[in-house]
Order: sequence, then C-alpha cells, then structure tokens
Amino acid sequence: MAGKTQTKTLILDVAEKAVLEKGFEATSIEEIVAALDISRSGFFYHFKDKNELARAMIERYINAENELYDDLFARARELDDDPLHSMLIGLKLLAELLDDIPNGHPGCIIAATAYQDRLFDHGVRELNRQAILGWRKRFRNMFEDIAEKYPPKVDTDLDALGDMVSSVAEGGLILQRALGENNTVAKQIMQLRQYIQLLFAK
Amino acid sequence: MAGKTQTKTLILDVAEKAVLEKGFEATSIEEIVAALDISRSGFFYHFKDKNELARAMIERYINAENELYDDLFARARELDDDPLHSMLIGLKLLAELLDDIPNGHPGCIIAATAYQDRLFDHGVRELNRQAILGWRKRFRNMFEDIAEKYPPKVDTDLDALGDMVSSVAEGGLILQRALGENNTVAKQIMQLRQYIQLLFAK
DNA sequence: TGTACATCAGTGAACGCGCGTTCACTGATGTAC
DNA sequence: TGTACATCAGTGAACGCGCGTTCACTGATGTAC
Repeated sequence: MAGKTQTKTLILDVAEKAVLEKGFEATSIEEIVAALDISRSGFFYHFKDKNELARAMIERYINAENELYDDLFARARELDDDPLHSMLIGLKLLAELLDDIPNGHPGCIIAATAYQDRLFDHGVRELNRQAILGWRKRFRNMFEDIAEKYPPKVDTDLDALGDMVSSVAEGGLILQRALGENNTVAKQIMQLRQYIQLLFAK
Repeated sequence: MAGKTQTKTLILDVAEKAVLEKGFEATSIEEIVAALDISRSGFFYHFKDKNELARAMIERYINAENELYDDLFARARELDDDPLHSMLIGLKLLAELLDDIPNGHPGCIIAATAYQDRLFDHGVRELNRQAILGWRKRFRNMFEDIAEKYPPKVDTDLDALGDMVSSVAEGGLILQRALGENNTVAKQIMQLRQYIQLLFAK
C-alpha cells in the first residue's frame, strides 16, 4: 500500500491530528488504521505498542518545532544583524506564520501531553522537559545578546523572559482552540514583541 | 457514607485531580469510586453519565476561578484605589498565591479539556468559550480604566492585552507541569506585570 | 540465468480485559395524617 | 404516638462493546551464489 514506505509517517500524521482533538487515550489504533486503510496488525508492524507511537510522535514534533525556530530566526538575522531588531523581526515572522495557517494552528503536542502525563513513561516526560528547557536556553541566549547592546529598562530574569516565548505561544494556542478563533496566538506573540520592544529599545 | 452528603463534591474533587493528570478519557469511573469507597452504581446516582460529570466539573472550576479573580482584584482595589496600581497589586497577589501552593498549581481544567474537546458536546465547549471571553472582558475593562488615566506608551489592542492574562497563566502552567517546577507560572505572571508597568506607567 | 533464501510490509482471526451503563433492589431517614 | 408512604443515597450483579495486543501466516521484492 501507499506508494513507497511512508506508512509510518502517515500513521504519525493521523495520530498527531487525532491526539490534538481528543487526547492520546481517546485516540484508538483502530481509527488510525481505518483512516489509512491498513489492518490493525499493520500498525503493530511499525510500532511495538501504543507507547512507542507516543514517543515517536512527540520526538518528531519536537524536532520539527526546533527546525522551524532555527530557520525562522536565522532568516530574521539575515534581514537585520542587530540582536534586538532580528528578534523583533523573528517574532513578527512567527506571528505571520501562525496567522497564515488556514484553519488556525492545530495545537501543540507538548501542551496536549502535559495534561496527560501520567499516561506516558518517564522517558517521554523527560523528552518534553528537555524540549522546553531547550527553548528556554535558545531564547535566553538571544535576550542576553540583546541586553548587552540594549541594557533593559528594568532588571529582568532572562530565563523567565526566555520561557515567556513558549508560555505565550502555548497559552495563546489554548485560548485560540477554546475560542474557535484562528488569530489569537498571533496577537499574543505580537503583545510579547511589544513587551520586548518596551523593555530593551532605547 | 461520608458524613453528610458531600459525596458529589468528593467525586468532583477526585475527578478533577485525575483529569489533570491523565485526561478525561483515561480517568475511569472505577478509579473514582475506588478512591471514595463507593460502588460504581453509587456514582451513577449522582451523575447520569460521564459527560454530566465533565460538565459539572468544568462548571464548578469556572465558578471557582471567577470567584478567585473577584476576591483577589477586589482586595487589590482596597489596598490602592488607582486603577494601574491596583492591577499591579492584583497581579502580584496572584503570583504569590500561585507561588504558595505546596506542590505547585495542579493545572487548569479548561486547558486540559481544550486539547480533548472532541470528547465533549457543544454545551461543554461553549462553557469553556464563555469563560475565556469573560476573562477577556474582565481584564479589558480594567485596562480601559488604566488607559484613561495613564495613556499607553504604544497603541495597544486591549482585547489582546486582556487575553494575555489568561494566556500567560495557561502557558505558564503548561511549562510548570512539563518542567516539574513549581514557580514557573508565578514568574510568568510577574513578567506580564512588568510589561503592563512599562506600557502604562509614566 | 536460475534457484534458494531473507527481508519487508503487511493480513486476518482470536484473546482477554476493563470500560460505561443498566437494573432490580435496599436500608435509613423524612413527612402526612 | 403510630402507621404508611416517599425520598435519599446508595449496593451488587450483569451486559455488551471496543480496546490493545498476539500469533501464525503471506505475497512481493531483494540478495547470494
């Protein structure tokens, strides 16, 4: 079936979509295989059990998100080499990207699993933890570069500021989903951008 | 059993805790009744089905949250009648309250259900929507009062700013849960507070 | 080039278990006359 | 005050269904000699 061997990828695609809509436990293997026209045992050829699906799905999500941030802020740096300006450009690009998704961003797998964490083993929870710590470090480093050139108006915990990028994105996605809107998260990112501007700009 | 008739309340307590740990689908009626030493049918005396448990749990959570905000910002207003100062005091009180919870805030039921919304009927989703719109309005009104006395440094979408309180709280809770920390959300609220200060203060 | 074997990507039937829900019943307390 | 009935807060056994998982098998493609 399915041309070459992208079945495993297709399983992950379908699973990700379903998990964002109803959570991991409520996403049955049956519905995944039904959507792909394979048998239940076909699923178990690719994943030894459901927990392995969770791990693969989360790993893939984190890698994709990291790549997206890499590309986006590299591009921003190309457009303006100044640390503050490139951060502001990066956040604007992020907001635009989120705004341009047709039916709104489908949500974050990490947030979805954060409220179901007793379902997963220690390894999966550690994966999530490291991803968030990675983002904290990524943005903290960028804010340190900025602070060197533009001393902040008020003394600020740069770890907390780094976390705020994730926090506002995750929170904005929850509001967006619950409201049934599709530009809430973009607006929240723009608020964060304005905070950064007020905090650092001369 | 259980002294007077608080069994229904106890069911909601146990369910809420369990839902925040593993989600609604993975929370079985069996585990709830086992924790309370009643039979499965005892549960069905109080709730006609599992969806009614969801609705009651979410309604109760929203009411409690609204009362908390009412009390907290009323108290802040008692301490200082100025709209900006009382908002800043209110956010500080909120951060302290979140910081003082022994093992960290257990999480938000609305966020938990936002990533499982296909499990619930339209009524439940509408409940969540109205709660978030209520918070938007609550904080927007406060920011309007502030803006009248302290013109913001930059023109700002006050709906988005109102949403930011919920957004930063929800996002902070996700990070806190995923990181296994217990003061992340308090720090995020303090960052938001600093933004408001920079935006409005003379 | 032909044959033997290995690997890949699955199929189909069966399993046991736990889940939400129903149903007839119960014992204690409250209320009417 | 006594009796009859109603309500409250459940119990215990049974139900059918869907779930994750296992197992023996298969047909197509790849590789060795």
